[in-house]
Amino acid sequence: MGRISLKAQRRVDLIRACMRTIHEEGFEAASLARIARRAGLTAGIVSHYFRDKAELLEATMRFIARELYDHQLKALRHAQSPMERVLATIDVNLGSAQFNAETTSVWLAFWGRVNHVPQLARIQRVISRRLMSNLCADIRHLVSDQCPDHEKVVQHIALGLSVMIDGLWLRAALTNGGIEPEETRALAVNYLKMEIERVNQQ
Amino acid sequence: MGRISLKAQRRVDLIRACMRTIHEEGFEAASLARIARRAGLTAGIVSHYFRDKAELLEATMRFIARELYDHQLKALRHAQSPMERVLATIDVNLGSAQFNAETTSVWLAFWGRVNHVPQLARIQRVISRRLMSNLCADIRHLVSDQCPDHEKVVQHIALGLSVMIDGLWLRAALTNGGIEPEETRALAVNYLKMEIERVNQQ
DNA sequence: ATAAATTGATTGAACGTTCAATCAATTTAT
DNA sequence: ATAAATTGATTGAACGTTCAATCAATTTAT
Repeated sequence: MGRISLKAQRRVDLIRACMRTIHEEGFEAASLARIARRAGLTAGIVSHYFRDKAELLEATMRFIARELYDHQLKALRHAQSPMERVLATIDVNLGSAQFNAETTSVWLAFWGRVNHVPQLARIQRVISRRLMSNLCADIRHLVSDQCPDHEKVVQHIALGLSVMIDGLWLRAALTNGGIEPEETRALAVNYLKMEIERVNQQ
Repeated sequence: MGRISLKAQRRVDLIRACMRTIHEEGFEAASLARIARRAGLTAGIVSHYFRDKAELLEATMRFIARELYDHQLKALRHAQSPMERVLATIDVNLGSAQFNAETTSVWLAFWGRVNHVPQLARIQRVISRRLMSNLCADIRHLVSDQCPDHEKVVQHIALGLSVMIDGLWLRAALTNGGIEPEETRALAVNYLKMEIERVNQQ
């Protein structure tokens, strides 16, 4: 117990080195030799911890997904109402987009590969679905029961908000996204409140 | 006059082959040999038409940018009012996203490289700025003169709409974007009208 | 009108480089 | 003494680039 195994530690070292390399030098430049060097190791050892390069890349994407999920769980713990929960979800997603340039640009690199690597597509689908169902669960309580097509409206708003989050995430990932950090959160929150108000006051 | 030169024709052949290769096999698999084979040529000839691979890739991105712009100009010619113009802009952007899977996935691949290739960043910035200023110009006429902070509001709506468009474009690019073609356009149009209504009826 | 010269397009082979993967040898920890 | 971790050398394939050679089409000179 206690200290985590060297094996687990090295895997994380390599995953983090992989992220840093992709972020700073681009996906094309992220060879095993370069990644290993960043972790203070040599290329040969990588195969001791990962079957092949594809597995390292997959583990890296999974690592980001888990990190995001952990932040999400932690943030939701303090939320008291459905609205607070949705706002926390927005903050977590856009917060990591803004404060962790590394996570964001690695994610962007992976987006470009999702269509060609089924393993990555699976991970992406899990994250996307999780966001959608989280948003739906909370927004359901924010839309008046009297609202016609209640469930449809809920899903429409959740989908719109997650599309908006993706768009903002993309802007954050592009060095020249042309958007300020404060604006980012405001756009998402504004969209949410506008939709909620509209459907409730009809 | 008349027939375009062989040189221009071959360049387009190679650009199109480049797009098809990236779309179908992924950016990583798009080697010069593979691209040339798709155009019915061999790898060697590429350097006869492009300085190097980077120039071919840049020309490909530029090609897409121009195509998008041409469609935009054509669509705007039939628009009669500011609202029609904005709707046409939405249609052009999301239309090509939906009906041309190739364009979309190539664009997605480039997004992942923009931060590491200044030449691509420039092209991306041009497109992004052009969309923003087009939207602003039309939305300016849709927001009431009485509205306080008129120009600020205009830019807020234009930014929100272009973020939404980016998000929708991304969904269209991902094979598993979880969004239907009809929904795509509806989300953008809905967002626009909702914002306009709100600021005008205050 | 004919022949010679020139151009442009294309191929296929060769080059040096980089890469992922493999593995025997060595070092380190237990 | 044993097992695990790590290195460093090696391999074979793939890559982008370069270039000599070929050849059809075009231009120029006679």
